[in-house]
Order: sequence, then C-alpha cells, then structure tokens
Amino acid sequence: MKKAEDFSEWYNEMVERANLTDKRYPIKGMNVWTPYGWKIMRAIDTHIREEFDATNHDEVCFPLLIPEDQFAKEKEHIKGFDAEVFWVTHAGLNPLDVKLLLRPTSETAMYPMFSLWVRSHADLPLKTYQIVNTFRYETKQTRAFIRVREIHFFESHTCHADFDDAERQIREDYEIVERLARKWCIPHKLLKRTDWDKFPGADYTVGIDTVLPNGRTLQLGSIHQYKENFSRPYDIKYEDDKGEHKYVHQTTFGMSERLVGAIVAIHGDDKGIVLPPDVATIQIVVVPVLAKGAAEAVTAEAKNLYNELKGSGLRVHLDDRDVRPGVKYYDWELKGVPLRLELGPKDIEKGVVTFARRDNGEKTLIERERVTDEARETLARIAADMLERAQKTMDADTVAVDSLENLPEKFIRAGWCGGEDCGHSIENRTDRNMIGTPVDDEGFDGACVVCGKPTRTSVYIARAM
RNA sequence: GGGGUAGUGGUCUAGCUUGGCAUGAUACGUGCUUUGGGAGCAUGAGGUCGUCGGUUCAAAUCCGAUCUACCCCA
Repeated sequence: MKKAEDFSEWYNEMVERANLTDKRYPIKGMNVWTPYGWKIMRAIDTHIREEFDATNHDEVCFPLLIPEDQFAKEKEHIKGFDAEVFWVTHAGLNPLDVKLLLRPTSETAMYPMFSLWVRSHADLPLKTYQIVNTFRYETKQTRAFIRVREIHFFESHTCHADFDDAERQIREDYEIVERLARKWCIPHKLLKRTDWDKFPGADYTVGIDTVLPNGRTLQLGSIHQYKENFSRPYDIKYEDDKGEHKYVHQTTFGMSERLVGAIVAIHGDDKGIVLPPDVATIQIVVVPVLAKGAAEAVTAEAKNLYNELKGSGLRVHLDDRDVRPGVKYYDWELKGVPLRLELGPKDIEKGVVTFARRDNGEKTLIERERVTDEARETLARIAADMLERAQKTMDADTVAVDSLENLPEKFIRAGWCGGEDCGHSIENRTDRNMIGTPVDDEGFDGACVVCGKPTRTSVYIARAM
C-alpha cells in the first residue's frame, strides 16, 4: 500500500508490519504494546521526563479510580466527559454505594488532594506531572495510537498564586513543546481553540497541532489555562503573605501516545516507518555481508565495528542472523532504523564501511577510521533533514484563502473577525473545524472571510483526524 | 448516532450459493546449500472455522444473538 494513494490503509499496514502494536486484543480501542512499539513510547516518555524534571516539575502517580461525587464537582468538566467514561459499578458480587470511574484525565483525582497539599504561598507554585493510562469510551472509529480507548497519557498539573504566574507557566510549556518537537522532528503550530471548542472547564485551551499527509490535522497535545475554574469547586486555597486566603490559578499540559502515531504518519514512507535518531531504540544497525571464504574475517570485523560504536555511546545493533543481506535491509527499513552500516569483503578490502541513510536512501563509503565520528554526524544530519523535510511538507499543505469556495483538502488559513457568529458560519459552510488562532504573531493583516471586517486575526481550518 | 461488508493454522486465503475428509500460499522449526537488495531443495509442526445458542443423523457452510475489524453516511 502506498502512502500517497491511501494514507489511512498505509498507516494501518505500517503500524502492524513494523510491529509497533498488536491490535488483536479483543477489546475495541485497547491494543497491546509490543516490545518495539513500547521502546519507542518509552524513549518519548524519557524525553518528556527530562524536560519536566529540568523545569522543576515533580513526577507523581495518582490512583486510576475516581469516586463519582468528586468527578461531579466541576459542572463543565463533567458535561464534557460524561458520555465517554467507563464506570466501575460493582465490587465482587455487590453493587458499590458510590460508583467509581476510570479517569478520562486526572483533574478530579488530583484536585481534592491538591486542596490538602496547598496551605500557603510557600507551597506555590506546585508543579506536578504523571505518565499514566487514561480511559475514554470512544464511539468513533478507533485507530492505533491516534484514537484509542485506553490512552498512554502524559499530564502536568500546576497551581499558581495568581493569573500572571499561571501565564508564565504556559509560556514555559510553549518552550518545552519547542524543544521536544525538535527531538521528534515534528513540525507543528500552537493554536488557541475557539471558545466553543476549549477543554471542558478551561478558561482557554491551546492545541499543539500538526498536519497529516491526508490534509487532516492531528492534535498532539494541549495546554490549558484554568484560572480559578477548578480551584473554587475543589477548594484549593492558600494563605498569602498578608494573611489573606486566595484560590490558586491552575494550568495543565497533556500529550499522549498519539506522538507515536504522528512520527509514523509524518516520517514514514512506502518502505516502512522512519524513526528520528533521538527516538530510535536502535540508531545504527550493522549488517555483515558474509561470503564464502571471508565469513570469519567479516564477522570479526563487524563485531569490532559494533563494539567501537557501542563504546562511544551510540545505540547500535549487530544483525548476525543467518539470512541474506537483502532480507535484513528490507527488515530494518521497515522498522525505521535511521542508519545502516554494511560491511562485506569488498569494504574490508578498500578499508571502508558502507553507510545507508534510511531517510533519503543515500549510500556512501566512509573510511574505516572515521566511522564513529561520521556516524554521529550523519545521525545529526538525518535529524535536521527529517525536521526540515517535514516542515516543508506542512508548509506546502498549508494554504491561505480569502474565500470559502472550493477549498482544497488542506490546512486552511483565513481571516476571522473573532465573532462567534462568523466562526460558526465558517464551520457550517466548509463542513470543517476551526482548529484555532495562532499563538505566535504571524503578522496577518486582512479581512474576515465571512463578514469582511478588517482583522489582524487569522484562523486555521481543517478536518481533524 | 444510522447503514453496509467481513471474521477459517502466526499472517493472507479457498471452501459457504447446493450441509457430508479443512485448500493453498506465506511465515515458523530442522538439515543441506547460499549470502553486496526479499535464494533454493528436503522435511516437520501448527486449525475449538470469532464466541454463544438454534435447526439437522450431520454445521466452516443454514438461522438468531453477540464480540471484533473495516467501509459509507450524519
């Protein structure tokens, strides 16, 4: 199946053939993480932990179950999630007095505890995060990593003395997004959601969105300003330095296993997936090419090569399976290993190693003494090229329009006065969603695509994945 | 939310109309041979025909329900 012909089919096939997940588990939307897929997820989690630890967040781990009465405290929040929570109604043979639900997200699990933890301004800011599974009863078509019912989820939750400090947190989150996306080679935009599309309970929501080859957007994560919307119902108060009691301002930041889906979708090609070097559990695979008579010498030299690369801290694998080299090439290309080193009698004779880049297929001969340095540099180049290529694709898939007629299946940018009526009109007439207005100033200066009023606000419009 | 199609060794699949021994490929194990882009020969193992119930002397096959996957529409 070709990516350009049928993206959806291609994606399903790749996820399965590269062995990232096993969809045969008999519950819809609940898939098994296979070793290779799980290693990729863990690499991503490691990047997330590094970033949030470095910005003084503390990792915590809350219980999976939430009592119904706690869940019900914030009215907008419960309205937003009511239709998609899983309930635990029985314990053994007896019905429970207070039903328990599987967290769809952890606000209502954490905030009753935050109310106990936060006493004074000295406890603020409180910056926590956790990486746990959440559950949402998706009614739509499920899809590996992208729309599932059990979600491998990251969520940070912070409490601040005032609005300004919460806003500072959100700006820090933007910087974290930037650094992480660079590691994952994922182009994206920060888009502020419309009021009618924000997270249930939030004051405002900023989505982190990327564009897939079929022109649809994929939300990779979201950042929310809650103001006092949760701290009031959950009674999270502190005593300030003047002895006054105040409600905290809160923010959250969420991302999920969709990141794996995005990496597959954005970088993959007809040969398989392509992993960014920082995500790849195997960055370099060494493939010895054995031939009659030279087998021993080649094997020995391949081992030397492997040890040298491993000793320098690179994640390297020696493929010494007894199959023909071609099989190994196809196999590792399917699995997305960024760099392949081929070593055969001809290379040894010439004192070189053959480098094959996964991202662009380029093969070059590298002098044996320079292999480790060159491998390191090549990986860095691959990462830079992958991001650049993906960014170019996203830019090419982004189209500015000044009319809503005959829209292509792309990521559309148009002027918007900001009015709710014009917004609904855009969504109804295009049968697409307003994804949001850019957080970064893009220097837009034009007119609302509906009412024609001059505006400096643009809005991105697309079908969401 | 509404409609449609399908489910047979790990994977893909024939058989279903007209009920009667479970078909092939691929992958897998073993041996030999081979190795610079998916090798070949020999041999071996692997199936509650998604699940539950019904009809029948007899069900992969007919009927009902259910689960799962995929497609289309809102």
